[in-house]
Amino acid sequence: MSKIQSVRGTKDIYSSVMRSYNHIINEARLVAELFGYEEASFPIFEKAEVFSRPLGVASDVVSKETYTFEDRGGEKITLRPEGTAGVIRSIISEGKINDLPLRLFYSGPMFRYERPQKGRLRQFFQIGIESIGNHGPLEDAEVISCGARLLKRLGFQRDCVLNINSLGDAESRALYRKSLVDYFSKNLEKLSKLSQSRLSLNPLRILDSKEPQDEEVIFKAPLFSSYLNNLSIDHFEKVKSFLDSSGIEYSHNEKLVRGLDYYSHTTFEFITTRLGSQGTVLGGGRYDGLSEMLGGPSIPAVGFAAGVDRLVMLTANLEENSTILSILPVEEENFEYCYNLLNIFRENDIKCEIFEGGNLSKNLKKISKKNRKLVIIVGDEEIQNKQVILKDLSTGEQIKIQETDILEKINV
RNA sequence: GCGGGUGUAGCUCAGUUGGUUAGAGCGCGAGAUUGUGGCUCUUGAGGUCGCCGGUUCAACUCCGGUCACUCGCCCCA
Repeated sequence: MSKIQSVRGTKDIYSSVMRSYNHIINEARLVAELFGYEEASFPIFEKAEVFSRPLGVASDVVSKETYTFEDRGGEKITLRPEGTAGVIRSIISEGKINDLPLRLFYSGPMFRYERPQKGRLRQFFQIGIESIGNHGPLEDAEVISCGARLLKRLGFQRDCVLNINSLGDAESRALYRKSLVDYFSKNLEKLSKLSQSRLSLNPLRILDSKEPQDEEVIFKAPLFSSYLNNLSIDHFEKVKSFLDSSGIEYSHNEKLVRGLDYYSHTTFEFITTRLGSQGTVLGGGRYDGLSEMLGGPSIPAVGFAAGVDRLVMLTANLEENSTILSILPVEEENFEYCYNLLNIFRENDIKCEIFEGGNLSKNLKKISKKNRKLVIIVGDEEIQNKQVILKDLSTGEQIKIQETDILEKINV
């Protein structure tokens, strides 16, 4: 009988790591608000079709990475592998199309049945923003600069580089796709096995191949930029000029393509080298085609998602001194007095805790291990003199304060 | 789903060519300290050596399988 353990690819989060998660989510919320986003929350599971329709049944995400099951009513349910499809489903089913444009921020767990790796879990946390209802290039740039602002605020701007690309509109993409398929078909035998199989499924992905064998063929492949129509070129140029005037550095990476069909125009990724092969820390793009794939009207939208777990790995753990005030009776008989004190503190919004049992020495030891900073000690002598001892564990200093002065002397 | 590495105490790790009672440091408990944590000293608890099977007189050690972690591939956050 082995010890019970957590499900593969999930993890438990405590104390300082938990603080890092909260810190990142809180900063993200703040930055999103700075850009006019409102927080919203969406179900972590949806009807399976919400993901299978837009992502395509053949896509990796749906065909092998999805947690799908039938519930007791026979409904096919999928645990969300990403946030965007659910948000658009909500816009359609809640009738929010009448309230557009909307800028929404959300955070929460996502689920993907993948082989776990550093920075890749089966349950992982994302924060994301979706700007829905704006078709102009300004919004693409706004979303990117929101991401840049967040990374800067978290102190990662030196660790991350921004890659951007344009996939053009549907017309440009169809044209390019055709020429790419033609080109790769002619050079089929030079391609790696992997890329050969990608040719029919997702030819754009070949550009992103890491097989050394493909390098030469890819190098000579037709460039997306020469197939963009005027509309698409104009859109992309404007995005870049907005980024320029916001002082955001980027490199145009023509090989940056997305696996999913509903993307159009701008795609981008902030990548770090500090996390090995799972280096994408924040990524997104425009997905004008998604709503129609879900049976809704045509709605333009842009957004990004960032992996909180990956951001946490870039963060030094936040070791804070606890602001919780500990109250310790010296003897059992002093407990009642301390308990009254505790209730008074809580009435006054002072975070506090009390210990019963054990001796003073042991309780002090436990408290100091938890990084508590302040402790109140009360024994017979103090009660007699209408005083309490206030001890600062970080300096070891302690003072006596009068019962009547306690509330004003304590600022936690 | 595919390839490489790893798995010994709560944590980090030793453990000889297979040889009988499996170790260390840190952490944890008790005490030195019957009104004061951190430092020090004494002392104690804690392991079916990831799990299952095989080889052997004998397996933590060798072999096979399996599970988990990890590094790549795929894909993405």
